[in-house]
Amino acid sequence: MTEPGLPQPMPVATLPPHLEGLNAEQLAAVTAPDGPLLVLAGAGTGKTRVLTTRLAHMLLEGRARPGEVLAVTFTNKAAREMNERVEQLLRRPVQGMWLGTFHSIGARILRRHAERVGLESGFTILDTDDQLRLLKQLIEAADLDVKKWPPRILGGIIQRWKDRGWAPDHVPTAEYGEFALGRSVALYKAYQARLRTLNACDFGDLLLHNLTLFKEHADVLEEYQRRFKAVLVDEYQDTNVAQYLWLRLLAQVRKNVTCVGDDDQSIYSWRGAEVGNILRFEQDFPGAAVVRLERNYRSTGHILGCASRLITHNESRHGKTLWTDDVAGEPVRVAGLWDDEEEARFVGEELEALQRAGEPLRGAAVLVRAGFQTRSFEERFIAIGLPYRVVGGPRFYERAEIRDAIAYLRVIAQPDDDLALERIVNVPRRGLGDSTLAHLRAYARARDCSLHAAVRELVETDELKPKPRRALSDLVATFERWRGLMETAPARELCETVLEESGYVAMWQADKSPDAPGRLDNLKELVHAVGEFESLSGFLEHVSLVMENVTDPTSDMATIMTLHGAKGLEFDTVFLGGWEEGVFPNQRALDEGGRAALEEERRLAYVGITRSRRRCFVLFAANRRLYQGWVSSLPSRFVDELPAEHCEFLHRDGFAANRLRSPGLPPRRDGDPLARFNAARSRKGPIVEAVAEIVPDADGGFDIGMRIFHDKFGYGRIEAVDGDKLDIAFDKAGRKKVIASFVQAVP
DNA sequence: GGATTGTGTATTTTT
DNA sequence: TACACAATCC
Repeated sequence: MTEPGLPQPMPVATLPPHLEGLNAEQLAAVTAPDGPLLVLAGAGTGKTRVLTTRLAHMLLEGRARPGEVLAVTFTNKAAREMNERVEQLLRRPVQGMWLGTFHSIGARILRRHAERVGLESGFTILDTDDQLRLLKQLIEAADLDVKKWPPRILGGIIQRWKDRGWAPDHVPTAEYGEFALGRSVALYKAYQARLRTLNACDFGDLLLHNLTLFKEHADVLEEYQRRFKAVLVDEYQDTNVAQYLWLRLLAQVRKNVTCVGDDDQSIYSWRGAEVGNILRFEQDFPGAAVVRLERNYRSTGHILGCASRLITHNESRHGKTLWTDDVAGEPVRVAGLWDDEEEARFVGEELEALQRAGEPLRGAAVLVRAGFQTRSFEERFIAIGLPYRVVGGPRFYERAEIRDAIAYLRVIAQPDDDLALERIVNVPRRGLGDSTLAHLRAYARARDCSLHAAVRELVETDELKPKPRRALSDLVATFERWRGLMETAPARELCETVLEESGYVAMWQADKSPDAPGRLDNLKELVHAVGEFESLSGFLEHVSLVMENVTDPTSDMATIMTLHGAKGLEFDTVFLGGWEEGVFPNQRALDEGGRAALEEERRLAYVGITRSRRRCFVLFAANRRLYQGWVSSLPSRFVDELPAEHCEFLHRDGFAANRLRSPGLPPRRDGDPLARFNAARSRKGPIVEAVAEIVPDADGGFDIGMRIFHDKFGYGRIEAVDGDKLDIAFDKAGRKKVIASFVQAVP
């Protein structure tokens, strides 16, 4: 057996096909004997490959059968990929592995033993939206002002508690906090009780109930401890306490656990992830083997140089030194732009240049810190007709029409799903408004039964007015009929029928708003998606656990996404936008988390740079449009932390000079942003050089800085010229783009 | 009960 | 700016 750290090169001839092409460290990790193993794998070092190959290797050696393997990932995509690669390595389909996300496996286990924690096996998995509506009801029921104590905040608090593995009774008094004057735990308790009567779970519960299950039912725990001969964990640095406890319970008997991760890529502490888990692995599993993967196969030398240097500014890390044999390649290009519009224009031009050079757009990505930054890029790309996709934007299953349709299906599958029923009871309109609903709720609460049960009873009485009573009894009867259909008709057919007969499709057909056709398309797509599943419940499980968009990989588009979304991906060319203090590192994160948060932001920057294979751009803008008004900012401290020898600092001729001299640009809060901007950079010299002269237009037309008059907007000053379009800061009307022929020069 | 207008507030990051 | 929610009116 190969010793970690002292790998013996195997004679090539004896190497089985699935181990071919691995380097010594990778091979050591893959072939390490049973027992605790930590693989510290830097970005681009073949982490996923090692994990999947080790799994395949174990199966091939007969150390575990598929049904005895537990392999957990964070994303559905990673799980899918892992499954595919294992099958590729084994050259056959593999069935029965417990391979999936923490949540999906948690759900799978919970469904088998639901009654042990006070649920029924058919429990519903609530999404965030349902959760918030429920919390809102509870906050109101507690006579608290929803404005003052927003459900969102409470949801966040509860989620963090669950991430730490705390059921309501286990929340330490010190953690009660200020929310609702310290009543947050009472609300948490009420929330859990309500979930139980609804036979529902939220995301956090999937693991929390597992923990309760394992702690209170030793026989169940033992069953799984015996079953799982091998436990493998991807992205271990992102595990939270609940996940960590869960894993430890499952692995503590056999101790055959492989964790793969990179402490430098831990970027989810805000979601409860504990870098400590990975830093502590060797204490948790004494005698653990540790393998470091430091050879990077992804990026060129300059890119790796930048990333490596940047991350050395962090103090709490295992410490790895990535290296590569690759060429130095192109230096990382760092560009300072005037504003976010200019930033987007810059990226647009670079992308067009790539296109002209014959490179596919799908190899390029714009990575940003926060969602709002995608806007200017989208606007620009639309303007120049550049195909792009935004990953992580509004998701398919979160669209209102899809959620409505799914609510119908949920009520069919689970009549007591009150949240689903409430959602669609009056969609389309059936004359069942607030007052009827209030009546129903009161009745259900008094009887401690579900809304559905309340409806069934109430329609038999004359407590309701004839109209709503009629509507309700019709609705109940219709659902009853659909439920009968569930037994006989295929899921797809049922879905179609429901959408038709409920009048839901008709509702959108009658809608004349511009987005109605799109919504109808989405509904068709939903019907199609349902068709992929055997049963309705199978589909619903998928919907609650797999909330992701599937993107068509064949179309050639540039990608825009957040840095978080980009983890685990790679692109030939990467644009990192918005490297400004406040944006990145994010001010709010800094305020909340202090130095630890700064380090996390820096890891995020590291993740960003290491996504790129060959080309990387770092961009920052002096001014940024933020909901109302402009904010000017300084270049991110991360820019200063990039090593000059691996970077090229750019400015483009013309733009800097023009902008600097043009007065009255976005409102200045304190002095000239560009001056501050450069002053802050004085150590390395200005990125955006000040040039004294304004270069007049050759044709004697409109110049930057010129005063003009516009019939509608009044007086203003030209900020930029783009062909016949002028970018003008009007004295009264703000900044606008107008066609040159509509303005006249003022002497 | 439903539609319309007005007001307030929000922008991290997501399984 | 843009959306969600509430108050108000029909």
